[in-house]
Order: sequence, then C-alpha cells, then structure tokens
Amino acid sequence: MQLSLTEENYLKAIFFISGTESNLVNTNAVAERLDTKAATVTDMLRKLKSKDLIHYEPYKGSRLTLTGKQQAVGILRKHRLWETFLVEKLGFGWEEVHDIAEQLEHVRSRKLTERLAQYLGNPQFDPHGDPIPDAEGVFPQRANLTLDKAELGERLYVKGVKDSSPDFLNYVAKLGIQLGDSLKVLQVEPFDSSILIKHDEREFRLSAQAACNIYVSQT
Amino acid sequence: MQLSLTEENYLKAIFFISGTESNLVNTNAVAERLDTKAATVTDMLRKLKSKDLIHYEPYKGSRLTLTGKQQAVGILRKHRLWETFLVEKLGFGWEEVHDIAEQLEHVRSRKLTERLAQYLGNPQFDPHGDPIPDAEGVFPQRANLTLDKAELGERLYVKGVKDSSPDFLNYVAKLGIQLGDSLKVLQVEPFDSSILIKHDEREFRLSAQAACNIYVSQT
DNA sequence: AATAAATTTTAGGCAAATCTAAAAATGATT
DNA sequence: AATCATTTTTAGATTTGCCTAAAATTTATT
Ligand SMILES: [Mn+2]
Ligand SMILES: [Mn+2]
Ligand SMILES: [Mn+2]
Ligand SMILES: [Mn+2]
Repeated sequence: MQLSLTEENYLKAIFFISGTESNLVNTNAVAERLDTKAATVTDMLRKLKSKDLIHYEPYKGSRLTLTGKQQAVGILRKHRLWETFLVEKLGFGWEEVHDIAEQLEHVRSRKLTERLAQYLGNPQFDPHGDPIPDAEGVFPQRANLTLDKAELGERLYVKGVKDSSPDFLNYVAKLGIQLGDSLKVLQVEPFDSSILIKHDEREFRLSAQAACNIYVSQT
Repeated sequence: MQLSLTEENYLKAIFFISGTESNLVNTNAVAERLDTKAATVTDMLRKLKSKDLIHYEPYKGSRLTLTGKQQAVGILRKHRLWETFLVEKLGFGWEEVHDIAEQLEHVRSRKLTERLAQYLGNPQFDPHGDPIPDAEGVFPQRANLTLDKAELGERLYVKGVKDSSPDFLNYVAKLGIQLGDSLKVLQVEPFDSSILIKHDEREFRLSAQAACNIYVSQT
C-alpha cells in the first residue's frame, strides 16, 4: 500500500511519541509534534485506522499496528541514512541535515535505500549517534548512559546526543566535542550539578542540562 | 515563492514541450505529457499565470515567463544531477534512474544541489548524455548530430541518446554501446536505411529508428 | 461561407488535508 | 456526587489537484 507523505509523517510522529514499547499516544501529543490542530489529527487517526496502520478508539488514544510500525521504522531508516550521507559524503554540518533528510526520507525506492546504505558502509548510527535500523527494521543497541550520570574519573567515549536541535548541536560543536571523542568527568559541582570535563588537554565546565543530553559509553 | 510539486512538474512539462525558444504550448500537449486531462491543465494554467510563471491567454496557448523558465531549469538541473549520482556513485543502470530522479528533483535545498554538483565534479552531462544546466541556468552545448546522418567511415564518439525510454536504453546497453564509445558507420542499406556499425572489433546492424536516437560527434 | 472536427474552457463535483468553533467525553477538584 | 477544566471529537469550511460532461472557440473541410 502506497502511503502519502502526510500519512508517513503521522506514523513517524506516533512512533517517536510512543517509544519502542508502543504505548498509547494522545491526540494532542501528535498535534503538537506535527505542529497541527487536534481536530486535524483525529481525522487522520480515523484514516490510519481504516488502513490498519494504527489501533485507535475514540477518546482512548492510538498505537501503531505491526504494519504501521514497520512503515515508520522504514522511513526512519531512510532519514538517518540520508543524514549520514549528507554529513559523510557532502560535508554538511550535523546541525544542517535534519530538514533536508525530512524531505529525502519520503523518496520511494527500496533499491535506492539499500544501495545508499551499502555505499555508506551500512552505518549503524547517524551523525547524531542515533541508531539506524537495518533493512529488517532491527535497531542496533546504543549507549544509554548520559554524561550527567557517569562515574568520576572514568574514561568515556562520546556516542551521541539526546537533543538534536540546531542550538544544542552548534553548542556541542563549538565546544570541540565530536562523536567518538574521549573524555573524563573530573568533578560535579554540588551547587548546580554542573560538571568539569577533561577533553584532550583542555578542561571546561558543562551545565547539567547540557550533560544530560550527551550519550557516552566506556568503550 | 514556494512552488508545489505539481506546479514544478507543470513548469518542467511546458519547458520540455516548448523547447529552448519558448514556443507557445498547446494545452493538450501538456495534458498528454503529464498523463492528465485538458480540463485539469486549464485550471493549472490559470494558476501559473496568476503567479507570473507563464504567459497564457485562453485558447491561445501558454509560454514560460523568465521566472517560470528559471524554475523549470533549476528542477531539470537537480533531476540530471541526481541521475548522475545514482549511476556514478550508487551503480544504478541508466535505464533505472529516471523515476527515482523524478522524486529527488523536488527536494528543496540550494545548498544540497550545489554540494551534490561539486561532489560529482560538476558534470556537464547526465548518464543519457543530456546537458546539465549550471547553477545560473546555462546549458552546455551538446552534440546534435545523430547516427543516421553521420558520414560513412568517419570516427565517431557516442555522446547521448535522444530517446530515454527504458526499452531503448536497455537495447543500447545490450548492444554493448556506452557513452564515450568510438564507432564508425560502414554502410547504409538503401532498402530500409538501416546502418552497419563497426564498434571495437565487432560489426552489427542498427535500424534507422535506433540510429536517429543516438547522438554522436567527431570529438 | 457554412458545416464538421478538433481543441480548449467552463461548470459542477470529489478526495485529501487542513482550519475554527462548538459539542461531547473524560479527568480532576471541591 | 456535582462542578469545573482539559482533552478529544464533530460539524462545517477552505484549498489544491483532479475528474466528467457540456459549452465555447478555433481550425479544417466541404
Ligand atoms: Mn533528523
Ligand atoms: Mn518527513
Ligand atoms: Mn530523466
Ligand atoms: Mn517530478
């Protein structure tokens, strides 16, 4: 079945909100994420239900069906592959690629997606460290430890960012932090929970808000 | 001004039909090219005129304005760059890329287009030998000699194909002819105007219909 | 010039996706 | 339990792009 661009975006939105365990999603949450009105969402929910892409009972909320989830994951795969392409091959900054990928993710060609993946070396993570599902829809495991919860003095590797807004991405880049970089937490300030970081030979301070948006792992 | 995908396709269609000299275009011709109905085209013509993208008088025909032409050429540039990418970087066959490029051509990002062009080495011609306009909309000159009109015995280089249908592209590929290949016309059969070709060490016969769809030049 | 054929436009409708305003259902608070 | 607030749905419109059938215009043919 051939989905419209709009339907695809709704499925992706529901997938993001409900998380991997497919919780029930509120109509308002979808409206907010897609920057539209609840009434509009209700219309689309009825339509998606009629196409068996979501489970939906009026006033109860919505949840992706297996098919709906497969569609959503497929689009997410394309989105993250294109972001990787834009950064790795065309030299875009990681803060510039999301909006372009938002368009490219809707291009329909199984063969294109798989050729692109192959061309990129079947990457497991996109430029923001987000996991790229494989052709069967399976996500690689990614670091779930954030910098604010890390042990003092431990060697850590930067694996990704939780917040992908251009503001945060620009800030992290300005600090000179890149994916794969190694760093240590030297101390946590009791007053405001800001942390002191050692990165290369430099030391600098990071707010708790920034720290909790950076994924790290020991390997 | 932000054009819809549909509007872009109409502009491109009018550009193709009217040729470089911007002749008046019949409503029916547009309908046929876009596989739609004349009544639908009329609606769109009024809309495009109101946006100053075409000149249009009822019953007289339509013609792109300067802005309209710039838009059309910009989309064509993207189309041909993406086709080049698909063949050169992703290893697609030249008969497979048109439909995918038809989607990719509508992705909106000046920066993406120019980065892509640069990544491909600012190609002048696409995989079918069609000229790729530069960022200012200027087309490179391409061979306009077709194989059916070539001199006997002259060394010729294959520069492109006039017909880009998958059937013809597959046929040419099956014959082992690629862009840039060198060949000679050994004789023309008076009966059906078919021609005898020498290509590498092989000789084979080509129908007049095939020959007139292959562009060649002496250089 | 009159008629026939073709092209093109107009009229009227339909489906998708959106909106605002009003009604209905649910949940929270006295 | 009754009331108030929030969430969600319904009702009624709008815009875009498309359709069919009928009318108007242009072009070709007697
Ligand atoms: Mn993104
Ligand atoms: Mn999208
Ligand atoms: Mn093409
Ligand atoms: Mn197109």
